[in-house]
Amino acid sequence: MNGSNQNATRHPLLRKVDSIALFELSSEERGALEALPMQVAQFEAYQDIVREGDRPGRSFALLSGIASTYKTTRGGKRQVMSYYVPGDVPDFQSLHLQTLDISIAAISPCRVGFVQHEAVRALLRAHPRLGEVFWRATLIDAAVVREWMLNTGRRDAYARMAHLVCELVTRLDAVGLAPELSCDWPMTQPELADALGITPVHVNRTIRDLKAAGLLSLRSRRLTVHDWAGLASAADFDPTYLHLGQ
Amino acid sequence: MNGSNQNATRHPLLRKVDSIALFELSSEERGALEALPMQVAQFEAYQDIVREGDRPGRSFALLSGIASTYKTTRGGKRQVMSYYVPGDVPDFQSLHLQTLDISIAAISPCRVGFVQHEAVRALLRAHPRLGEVFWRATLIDAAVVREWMLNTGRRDAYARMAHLVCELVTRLDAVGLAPELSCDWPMTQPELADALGITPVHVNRTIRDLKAAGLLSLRSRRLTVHDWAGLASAADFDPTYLHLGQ
DNA sequence: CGAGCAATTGACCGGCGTCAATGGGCGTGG
DNA sequence: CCACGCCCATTGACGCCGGTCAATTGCTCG
Repeated sequence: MNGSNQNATRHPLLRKVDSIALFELSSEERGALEALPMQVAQFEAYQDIVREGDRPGRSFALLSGIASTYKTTRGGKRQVMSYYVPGDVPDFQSLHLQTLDISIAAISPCRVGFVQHEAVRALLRAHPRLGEVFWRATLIDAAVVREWMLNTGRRDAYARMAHLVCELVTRLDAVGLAPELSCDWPMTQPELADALGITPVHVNRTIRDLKAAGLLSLRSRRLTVHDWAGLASAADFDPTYLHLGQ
Repeated sequence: MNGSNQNATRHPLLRKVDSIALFELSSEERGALEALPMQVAQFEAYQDIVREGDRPGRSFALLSGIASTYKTTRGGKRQVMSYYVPGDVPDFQSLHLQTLDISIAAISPCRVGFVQHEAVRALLRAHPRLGEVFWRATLIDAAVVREWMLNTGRRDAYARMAHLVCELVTRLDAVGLAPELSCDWPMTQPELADALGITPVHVNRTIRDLKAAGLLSLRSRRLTVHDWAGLASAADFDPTYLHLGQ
């Protein structure tokens, strides 16, 4: 836990790349990244930003708000795969996978910056090392999904919920949005149900139990962790898979 | 379903790249791929090929046999994330994610070909288009895990099992290993339990039900699908996510 | 101020887990 | 070539976590 709000004003892509790259960026690379033309748009909560089956010609960076990726069965059941925090580039995969296998929705009101694939390709041709960084970013996203998979497959509802809280608070803190282990929590209980693979009713029971155990509090879309060690232990949480610090 | 055994003799990496690339490979690219130095090794069933926490300096292609990636909770529970068939490169991610977040085990006896990361990096520097193809390969792997996530999160045991069968038979057929919808099936029931997020006992009940419905038969490590349409329908299976045909 | 959805809780149910026992396949050693 | 042991396969009995149904109480927003 060491938030770094001093980064908040930097170019979001630059901050992201800096946190992921295994080497020091050259000033040319920095300049090229900052010069990437970006078209800003606003989405309301619950709105889809892109949809399964789309063949987008652009990717987007999340500038503010929280977004989620999800898939649905033909029967209409929804499974949320991961959440995204400001600075993330949720659909970078569309650069090389033309038709999207997921939808991405705004959870809270979101500002996003669209970047044309063509511009990204030109950037990567000019600066091949950035390609490795972006590749790495998509690999980290995949690692997060794998951890979620372990979560839904092999942990009970209580540990699952605790794990989700641990991950999101950790990631929000990494971009300065969870000072004092406290953060905005825009997800409704039906929304969380889709992320955990359980029902809204059971989400409610689980949160009630987490509160009763003194691990956290959650009221009017605001979450605070009171006992990080206890929560992490209940969650079996090990943040290595997030590949945050270097 | 259209197997292509005539490919069986080609260089495995070349076959894989061909099936994934969105463009026609140049003969230089083909030559460079085939010239990639590869160290062949043999693994017994149940043996780990690489382990969570490893920092390998090489990746490997699966030449024969079936392998699986899995993660474990601290409590020792295991979750299988995906299976790999001949031609796949299961741990390509290690090229840019130094420490592995997963283990990869041989399910049946496996022949694998190790390739040094340094050699891959040199290859990609010389032929940047191949980098896009490899990147794309890791993105497809991620898409498969997402589909599994939808599977374990939002489908019941019966559909989950059916879905797993559909996926594996489809992928095996794509490399010519499931003619007539019939294939080797080395996975034990405890093994399948870890893949589906249920118990071995329930795997048994589920297979019994699938047999009773006339969808498939499975004896002495050999599986045959009798009613593909029925199985795919029970599974809610749509192979788009596998990104096979172009 | 009413509509609509989220939150909360109780009662009840069912899919899947747990426990336990039996049978089968296969490798190893006598 | 048979006996033993080990693990997988199979099945029944029973229990519990989480699902389903339903009612009530907030919030939030038009």
